[in-house]
Amino acid sequence: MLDEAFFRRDAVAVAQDLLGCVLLHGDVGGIIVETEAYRDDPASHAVLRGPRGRLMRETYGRLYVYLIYGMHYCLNFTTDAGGPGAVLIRAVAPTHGLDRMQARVLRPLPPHELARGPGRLCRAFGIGREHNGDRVGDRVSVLPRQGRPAIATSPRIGITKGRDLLWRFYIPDEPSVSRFR
DNA sequence: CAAGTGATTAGCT
DNA sequence: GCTAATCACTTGT
Repeated sequence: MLDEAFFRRDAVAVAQDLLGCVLLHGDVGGIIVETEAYRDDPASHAVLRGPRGRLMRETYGRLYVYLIYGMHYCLNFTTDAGGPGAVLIRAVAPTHGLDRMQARVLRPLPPHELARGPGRLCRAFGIGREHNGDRVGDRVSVLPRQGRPAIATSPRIGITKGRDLLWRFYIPDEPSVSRFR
């Protein structure tokens, strides 16, 4: 299982190294296929003065879970390389507990869509605000990958500032990767 | 393409 | 204290 030392690095490196790892929560799990890095950049929540920004600035190896647009949760892991950092988990290819995921999502979905996109991922995995601040490994854990997957790069999705940075990473030709807009 | 949804935050008073 | 703006998304038309 990945420990805190793994996350005590730059968010961009962690984002790339999480691809191919297995995300686990209880009896559901899958392979991480899409991530985004955030650190001290215009789109980062590190600038927020409240508890959300503080988690990014002052911790590593913790879950940062927040509600977005009033209805979706997003899962991040905090990182640290001497500055603020977090990695958004955008998509997972389900491997375990698919029936459990089906039961949690709003409507029937093909397996590769169950955890495609950050909001759906949290819903399928049963991750919400109660997990915010958890240490990785408490309830949600990550298993190391075997081998090194191919990695593709793009701008991050859904942001208005910081579009020049190529900090989205994904495994090419993976059907569980969200559609590029 | 537009609506839906509510917590968080900054910027006032 | 209060208010308004913002928001790392998904779904259905």
